[in-house]
This record gives sequence, C-alpha cells and structure tokens, in this order.
Amino acid sequence: MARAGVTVERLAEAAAELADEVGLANVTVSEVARRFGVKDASLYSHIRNAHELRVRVAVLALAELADRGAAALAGRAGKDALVAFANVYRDYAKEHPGRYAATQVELDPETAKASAARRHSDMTRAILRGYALAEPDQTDAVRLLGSVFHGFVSLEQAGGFRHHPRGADESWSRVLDTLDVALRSWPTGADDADASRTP
Amino acid sequence: MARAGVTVERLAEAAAELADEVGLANVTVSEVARRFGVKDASLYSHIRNAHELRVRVAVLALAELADRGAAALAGRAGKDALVAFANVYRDYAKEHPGRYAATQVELDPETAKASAARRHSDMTRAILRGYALAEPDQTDAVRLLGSVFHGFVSLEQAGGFRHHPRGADESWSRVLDTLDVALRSWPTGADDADASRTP
DNA sequence: AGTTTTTTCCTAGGACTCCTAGGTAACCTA
DNA sequence: TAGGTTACCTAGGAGTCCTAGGAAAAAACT
Repeated sequence: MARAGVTVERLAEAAAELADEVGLANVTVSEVARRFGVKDASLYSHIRNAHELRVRVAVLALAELADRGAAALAGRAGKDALVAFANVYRDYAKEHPGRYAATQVELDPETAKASAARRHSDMTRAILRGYALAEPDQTDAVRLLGSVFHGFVSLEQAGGFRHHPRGADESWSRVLDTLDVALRSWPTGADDADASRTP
Repeated sequence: MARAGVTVERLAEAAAELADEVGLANVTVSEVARRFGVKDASLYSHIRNAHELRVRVAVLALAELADRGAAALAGRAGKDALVAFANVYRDYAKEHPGRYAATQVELDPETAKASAARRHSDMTRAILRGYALAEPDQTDAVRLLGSVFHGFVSLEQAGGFRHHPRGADESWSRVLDTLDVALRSWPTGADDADASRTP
C-alpha cells in the first residue's frame, strides 16, 4: 500500500487547521491521523506524544504571527507601527483562534529558544523606537504592550465584551490611542503623585 | 453502605482544588470521583458532563475573585484602589492558577448572568470614579484595565517574562503607574496627533 | 411505624483516546 | 539486487466519558 507521506511539518499544519476548527483542546492524535488516512499509532513514529502535537502548533503559530508582524512593521514607525502591529495580533486571533490559543502553551526552554518568541519581543522593541525609552523602562513597555494585546484579544474571544452595546472595535482603537499617549508620557523616574486626590 | 455526601458545591470545590494542582485541562470526572471515594458514573446524577465541572470551577473562581476585589476596594480610591484591585488579580492567579484559568472559559449567557462577571466590571467601574471618565470612554477604560490585568497575569503565568533579567514585580508596578497616568490623561475627543513625528 | 417516593450510589458496558510492542511492506542505498 | 532504514500496520492495555438499568439509603407521606 502506498505511503501517506506524513511529515512533522504536514502534521503540524493539519493539527493547526484542526485547532482552528474545533479548538486546541480538542486536537487529537486520532483525528489528525484520520485526516491523513492513517492509523493513530502510525503517528508516533513522527511525534512523541499528543502534547508535542500542540507544541508544534504553537511554534507554527508563533512563526506565522511573527511573519505577519514583520510585514506590518515594514516602513512604519511610531503610532502607525503600533496600530498596525496590534491589528496583526487581533486579526490573526480572529482568523485562527486555535492557532492563537496555542500561542499560550508553555514551551520548554529549548523549544522556546528555537521558536519565534524572541522575534516577537524584538519587534515590540522596534515599535518602541518611536518613543524614546531607555532600559529598563523599555522592557516594562514591551510587557505592557504584550499584556494589552493579548489581554484584549483573549477577553474578546472569551466573549467578555459581548454583554455591552459598546463595540469592541471602537474600544480597541481607543485603547491603542491611550497606549500611544501613555508611551509618550511614560512615567520616567520616581513618580509618586497620589491620584486619590485627583477627584 | 453509607453515602459519600456529594453535592454540586463540594464537587466544584474539589474540582477547583484539583485544577490548581494539575491544571484545568486535567480536571477529570474520574479523578474528582476518586477523591470522594465514589465511582465516576455516580457523579452524573449531580452534573451533566465533564464540561459542567469546569464551568462550576469558573463560577466559583469568579465569585471568590469578586469577593477579594470588593474587600480590596473597601476604603480605597484613585490609584490606591487601582493598585489594590490589580494585585488581587495577580495574587489570586499565583495562588490558584487552575481556578484563574477557569475564569477564561466561555460561559453561556444564563450562566454568565448568574455569575459574578457583572460584579467584576462594576468594581472596575468603581475604580474609574477616581478618574473623571464619561461614557463611552468609561467602558473603553474598563476594557483596557481588564486587558492589562488579564494579559499581564496570563503572560507571566505562561512564562513569557522568564527569559529576561528584569523582574516581573518591577514591571508590574511600572505598568500600574503607567495605567494611572494614562487614565488621568485619557485622550478625550478626536486625538489624532501623529506620534511618528515625535522623536 | 410503615409505605411510598426520591435520591444517591452501584455495576456493566460501549465508544473513544493515548500510547506501546512487535511485525510487515515500501523505499533508499551500497 | 541484497541489506538496511523508515513508514505504516495490527493488537491490545489503560484511562476517560457517558448511558442504562438496578439496589439501597434517605426523605416524605400516610
């Protein structure tokens, strides 16, 4: 009988597709095997276990996302870059919910190093070139941006914004405006102004 | 033979405990049953399916978190309230990772309504009383805060901050400083200042 | 108290997933 | 073309989810 031509790359691709359809948690070795017209046991010569399947989806998604981010950043700076990059995240999550969810699986140190995770923080740092920030503020800002992007997308996907008439799109663009302002007026040194007296 | 005294409340509590130990994804009907000294099939007179078990953990966590939030907010205002409330989230996530993860499961409309989800947005709105914001800016700000809190905690938990010497605690307090400043200087109307010309 | 009803737990079992062990057949290389 | 490697197979054990139908404990009603 002819071989199915399974490779780890095609496996990851199929698993990613499946994740987008049924959610990452429902990505199963058996189903992926089925899509290749192969028995589930056969896949274990390509992957160690079911977890590796999800890890490979994560690595794939991280790389795709980094590619899109790089494309969006090309030729842009300042707020323009910030907005473009942010939209890459949100659009990707909408288009590929399963892949995006995979982005959050914990990777062991070696896998993380070989992944595009570093490219993401580098790109975020590149955005911050438009806003004069020295270390360690720059790292803090990178983390702020990552938190807002992921947090918003995650809450939106979980349906957290559906119980209120205000559109998510409007909030999103307003949040990015605010982020832009915040980065420009980054609290430099020991800023202990007490806001509780600000009415 | 004597009965084990299983109730949905005790079930949810046990599932929550299990979630904190092994992760929400590994919360299984069989294991919960085992902890009650009961066969797995017996639990199906209390819950409909395994998914309901996780939903109940979510509802429990949401309520606990809301209680802590309310306690933290009592007698505080402005930045003081903001910081206290934010720390409730982060501390809870550290203390109860499984419960916190459950917080992000999608709830059907009725369950969501009966949950403490509303209390959370109400409390966030209460924080914003310290910063004069009218609708719809207030809703946008609520979403920004939610995004930052959840995003930061989520990334930190996924190990996203471990590959850099800068401590997560320092970044966190800096992020909250920035949030405080951002809320005070919220971009009111049509703020289209182009930041790309700022350097 | 005795009887009926309800609830809680049981056993049995089917369907599915994960994964291992060991075998066979296709492809690659010397 | 023989030998070796790799991709796939069957068989099966262990675990989970869930249903069906039965027994016994607890609660409710005479």
